[in-house]
Amino acid sequence: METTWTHRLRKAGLRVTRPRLSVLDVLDAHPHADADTIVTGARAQHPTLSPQTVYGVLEALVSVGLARRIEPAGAPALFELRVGDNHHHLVCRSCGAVADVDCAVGAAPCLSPSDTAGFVVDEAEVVFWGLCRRCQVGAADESDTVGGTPA
Amino acid sequence: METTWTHRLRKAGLRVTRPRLSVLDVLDAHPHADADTIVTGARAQHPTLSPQTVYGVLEALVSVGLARRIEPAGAPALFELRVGDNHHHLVCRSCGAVADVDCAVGAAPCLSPSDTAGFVVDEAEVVFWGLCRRCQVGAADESDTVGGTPA
DNA sequence: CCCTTGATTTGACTCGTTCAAAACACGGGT
DNA sequence: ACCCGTGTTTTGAACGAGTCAAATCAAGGG
Repeated sequence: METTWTHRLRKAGLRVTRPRLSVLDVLDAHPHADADTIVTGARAQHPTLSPQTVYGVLEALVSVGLARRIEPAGAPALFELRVGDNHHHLVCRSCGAVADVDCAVGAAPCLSPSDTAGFVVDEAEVVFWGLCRRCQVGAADESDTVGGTPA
Repeated sequence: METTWTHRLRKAGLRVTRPRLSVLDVLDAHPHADADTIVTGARAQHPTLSPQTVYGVLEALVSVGLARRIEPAGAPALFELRVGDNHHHLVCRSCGAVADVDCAVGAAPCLSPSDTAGFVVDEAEVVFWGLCRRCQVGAADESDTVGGTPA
């Protein structure tokens, strides 16, 4: 496993370091993790890891295309390793859980606006908002219980 | 004009106050304004207006459905008065300019994911990313000039 | 094994936004 | 027209997520 990451990092022109391997491992286990989750998780392998380092690692991974950053409105940014395919997300309004959705059309942008207003569009980002299975139960009386652990 | 806002506010069960009318006027002139733009603009009519008050007004307007909040990734939240129709947005990666896009299908959610993963979806949010007309010129050499005035 | 350069660390700091308590004023009732 | 209750505004502090900068450290090519 780590060998794979090592190869991918080097192929991307990045040095292979412990923080990077740790972050990649966490991302592998948590497909939609926020920075805090990654810091906590990566400290299992690298206890002295600082949040700033994680931000640095994530920025490096995103900039070379090994990771993708998604920013659902009103929540901290999430990172995922599934890149290259043009897929979208289902986000739970209640607990923030995220699930992947394959895009009908493979390439980005998968949709075209009816009127581009002079813009040159390179990506269509789609977010489906709703309630995940767990939050549908008792969503009526509990009004909102935002803040659960995004898995 | 103000009479219209007065009626709409009252119909929504909100009291008619100067901060609210000022914010509505700014929103009318700047269809996609962020909180800061609104504070600055509203101070033309109400010089002592504080940012916190504007946040309060915006929250009130959004909660009764008179305004809508949009949060493009990596930028402060924007507010618009165009509500009720299910429309989407074009966002310029360079200057942050936003333009409305009519949705092909009128009602929300206008799209359905291929696999809902158990989610009950109530809205499909679509953001088209690209370059606005102004930023297309010289976008090659200037790399990025983010931070312009979103109109 | 050394050296260069990129990566990590440490710490301070910014921005956008939210929270809380006190002062205020909209507008329904009389 | 006035008063009063409750919704609003105000003031001020605080928060979380993320960024910036300088110094230290280590990956890995030579």
